[in-house]
Amino acid sequence: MTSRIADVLIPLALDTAYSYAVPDGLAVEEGDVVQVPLANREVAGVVWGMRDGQGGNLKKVTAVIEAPNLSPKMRKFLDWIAWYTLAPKGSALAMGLKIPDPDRQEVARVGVKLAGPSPKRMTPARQKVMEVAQDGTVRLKSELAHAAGVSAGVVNGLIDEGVLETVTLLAEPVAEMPDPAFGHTALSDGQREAADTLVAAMGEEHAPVLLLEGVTGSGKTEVYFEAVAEAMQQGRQTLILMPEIALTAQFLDRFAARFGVKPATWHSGVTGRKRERLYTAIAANEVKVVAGARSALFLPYADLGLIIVDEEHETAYKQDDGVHYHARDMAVVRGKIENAPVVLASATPSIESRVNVERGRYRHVKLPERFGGRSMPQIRAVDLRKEAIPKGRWLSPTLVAAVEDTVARGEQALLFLNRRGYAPLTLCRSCAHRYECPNCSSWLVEHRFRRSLVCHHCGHVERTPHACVECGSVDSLVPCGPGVERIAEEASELFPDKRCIVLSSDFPGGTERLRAELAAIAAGEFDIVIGTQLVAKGHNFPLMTLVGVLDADIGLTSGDPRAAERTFQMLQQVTGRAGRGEKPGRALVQTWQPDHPVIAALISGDAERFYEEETRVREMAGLPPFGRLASLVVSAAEREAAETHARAMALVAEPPPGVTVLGPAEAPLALIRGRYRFRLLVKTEREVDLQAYLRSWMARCPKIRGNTRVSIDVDPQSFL
DNA sequence: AGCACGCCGACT
DNA sequence: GTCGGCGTGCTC
Repeated sequence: MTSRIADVLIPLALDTAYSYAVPDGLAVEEGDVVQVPLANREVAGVVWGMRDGQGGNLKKVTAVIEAPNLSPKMRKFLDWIAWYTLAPKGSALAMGLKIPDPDRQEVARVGVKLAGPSPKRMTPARQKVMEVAQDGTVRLKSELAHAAGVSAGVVNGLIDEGVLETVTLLAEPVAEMPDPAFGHTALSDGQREAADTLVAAMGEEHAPVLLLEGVTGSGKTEVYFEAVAEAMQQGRQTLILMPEIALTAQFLDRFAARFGVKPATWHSGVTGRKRERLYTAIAANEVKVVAGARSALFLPYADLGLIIVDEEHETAYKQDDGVHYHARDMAVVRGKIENAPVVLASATPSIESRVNVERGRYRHVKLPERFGGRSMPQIRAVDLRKEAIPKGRWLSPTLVAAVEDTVARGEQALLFLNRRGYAPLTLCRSCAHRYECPNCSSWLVEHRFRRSLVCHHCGHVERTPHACVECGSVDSLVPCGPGVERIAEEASELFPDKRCIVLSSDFPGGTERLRAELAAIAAGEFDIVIGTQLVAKGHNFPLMTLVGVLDADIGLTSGDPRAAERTFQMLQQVTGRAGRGEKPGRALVQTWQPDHPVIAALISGDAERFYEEETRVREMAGLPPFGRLASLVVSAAEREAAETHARAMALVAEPPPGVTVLGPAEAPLALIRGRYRFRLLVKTEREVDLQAYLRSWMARCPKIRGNTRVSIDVDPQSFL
């Protein structure tokens, strides 16, 4: 006897869907979320396929869960991701499936309003509440208490006495409907033309990918907002992807200025009931625009009509644990599957996107100038071979004079050094002991504010010792080299009456305080900002007219094949912070190698030439974009680290046909969250077969298979 | 992700 | 002896 069988994919690290018999009378369709027995428990999964067959010895589907059905397009997308990243299908599903928690209580929103009678006993606190409530409108309990400046207890007391009455409120809408016609911003001719190109792309039969390139301050956001408006007019949904850090109040305000309301936002901080409601509302096409971090790519959009990837070159789009993926590239794939145009926006596009433009896969839309006639900052090198800096100082006389000048005019200066902490290396003066990380043999960085030594590689932290741990000498530790904290010390010595602030990712007080301080900087409450990468992105400081780069050469000598590109992008972004307000900006770049291609391109502003040359250099080195590159990340428990490492190295020595291992020959081990990791770079000749090659390769070494994770690092070729 | 199973060292 | 630590493997 045949029966209906459902192949159910369970959101665990399982690569195949499991088969369950469908009981008579239970309506089950492909894409449905169902509850099934697994081992000795019940789990949720998604019906990946339906078929007829002998289901007698199979376990049965328990129930259909009330959750949005996963569309065929969504399932195809998740299948593709699993194949492409070599991750188990179930792991891919886990990224795109949110099961409503049946235990979660709907939090009733209780409103209160004035009922009539005056309180029997009047107190000052009650008086304040009465004054606020006088207008008779309904307010949330907490809002009323807050507006009156009293605690909730006072309001509760008045409710008990019958002075205030409670009203049950409808749930707050998850997101408000943006209005495409709300506020038209005046666009420049260049912006208008670019916006028209994007809008025209929305009507094409085969949705294209467009690279929107425009210097910092050229108004890219306003340009792609026009495409967002078009999608809304067509009744379709838009996803705006951004690096987590860029989901700022500033961006949301700009969106609100154009569309009347803020967009729905999705990131790791959106949790609980809010997350569930947003998820279902997106699946029901009730939310038209989502601005989100990379995880927003896996939401079940009912009718996705446009994807924007803001700051497409950002490395934050790479997910480096679990399923390894690059959200920008996956966005291109999702756009292809949904037939939605994808706009990649950046002031400094990645090499792979440039190559895709060159090869005709992506279209190039360029915004040549800054908006409102503002000019790009003037950039000058300070040649450290010619200009002496006093011992123990890091700011050159030229830069010091420029800062002095700038702050004297009431403008702001940014001192950029991409190195957290006080000093990158600590030595003992007596015995020359170097403080190294016990786990991964990198130097421990002194953090003076926190009074500790920190490993920036694995996160190991120890108290800064008073006496040398090696020879016992007291007060013998010498900090070597500068970090931002040390620069802050120097700045406050040089400019004692100026207000300085240090910004780095280990900013005390977390994101909340960081946001507040960024706003304070924009409002002019500081004169000198000392910061790492963090300040290079996303924030607009209208009063900032000088950017000093303290050591432009950091990163240029590392072994990373993308070091030059990354450094160039970072320096271009950070120098672009200058002169975004009324007054023109300038940048001074301290360097030991003013003739290095990265520095020369930065000074001359000739990005095109730099990228051409960089592409050629890579081609000669056999690196992408002209091959397919994968980065094998292998992780193992401590006990097996040595053996796993040895086996992986044996694989490296004997790659299958078509695969080239670029190295390193001896991959260094790093301890991250209790597991040893190392990375290998692998390239294949052919365009499509990388996954097949790697799977067969790993299969030859079963011992490390379970511990091996493979991420595809760069791939400019295979999507279209 | 859970959970069982099996292998090792330290105890009521 | 056996309790419990973790590392490994399985779940239709």
